[in-house]
Amino acid sequence: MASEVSDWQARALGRLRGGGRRTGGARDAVISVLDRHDCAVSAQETSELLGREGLEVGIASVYRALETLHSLGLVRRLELGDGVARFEPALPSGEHHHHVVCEVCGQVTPFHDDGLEAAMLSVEASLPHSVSSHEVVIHGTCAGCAEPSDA
Amino acid sequence: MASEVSDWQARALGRLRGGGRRTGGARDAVISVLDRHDCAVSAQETSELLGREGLEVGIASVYRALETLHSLGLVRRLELGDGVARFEPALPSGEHHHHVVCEVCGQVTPFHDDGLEAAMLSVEASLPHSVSSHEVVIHGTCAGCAEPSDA
DNA sequence: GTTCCTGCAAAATTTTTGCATCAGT
DNA sequence: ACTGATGCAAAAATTTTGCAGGAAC
Repeated sequence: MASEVSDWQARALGRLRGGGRRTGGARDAVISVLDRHDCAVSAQETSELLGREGLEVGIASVYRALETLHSLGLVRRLELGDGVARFEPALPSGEHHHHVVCEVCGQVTPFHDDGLEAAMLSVEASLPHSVSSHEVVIHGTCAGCAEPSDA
Repeated sequence: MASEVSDWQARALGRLRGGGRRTGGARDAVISVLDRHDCAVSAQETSELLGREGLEVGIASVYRALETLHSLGLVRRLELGDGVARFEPALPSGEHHHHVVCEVCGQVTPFHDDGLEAAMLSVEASLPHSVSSHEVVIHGTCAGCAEPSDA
């Protein structure tokens, strides 16, 4: 009873092998991190997280792994407004979420809304483009940061 | 019969003066560029555009002007996926648009959809956040790039 | 053994900051 | 004059690339 997420990891590895690519340490390690943090992880964070578990992976390899995964459609690439690219697994079902970013503490919160997705589909159908993906970012202040700071 | 856009320029200058700020050459020049290109202009592009019209403005001043305008809520700051921050006037009415980016040629096309905005409002109301803005980016291939390249 | 992957270091970009100088009020 | 704005240059941060060595197949 593998969860959809670990399915993702298996699928990613399979797609790599199928493409004649090798699945060395660094690439597997990056996949593993994305698998565990399915929401908006940056390259630097990935490298840092791996370092914490003793897996020192060169930052260049992290960027290359993420680029490869993205070119294969295995990860989504996002920019949430702070000049850093973030990545998260792209599920084969197409299921995905969007993000709310707190302008005060930087906290990133995922959300999903069927009505929003329906509206997006409608808009996308009206465009002359062939649409491959979309992303929505909401900026605001999270509940914690909005509280009066009269501690 | 000023258009809403030139209204923006006047308002921006007014807000700066009102805030005890001075409206020197660089800042005015940046406002002027945003006023004319009301859709997604980067700092580098702004500097380049000004250079073409003989107004050499230091890139640092462009960044500082954009930061100031953003902190005053006079411009929207966007990241469309290529690692570059782009800016556009924020109209007092709150009226705004979103963007479609062609993954082949990089072309940025603005769009607006009332249904989408309604769906966004609905989502935003359901969040525990105090929402200040949102942005939607659609990635795909534009009509021109999708055509068979059998010239 | 061949080919691809990895890591280090250097480079390229974008953005920020320090500081002396200049301009607006 | 005073204070903030500007420009240059240096720094910081993120991302890309070159190249030699190592690992997977």
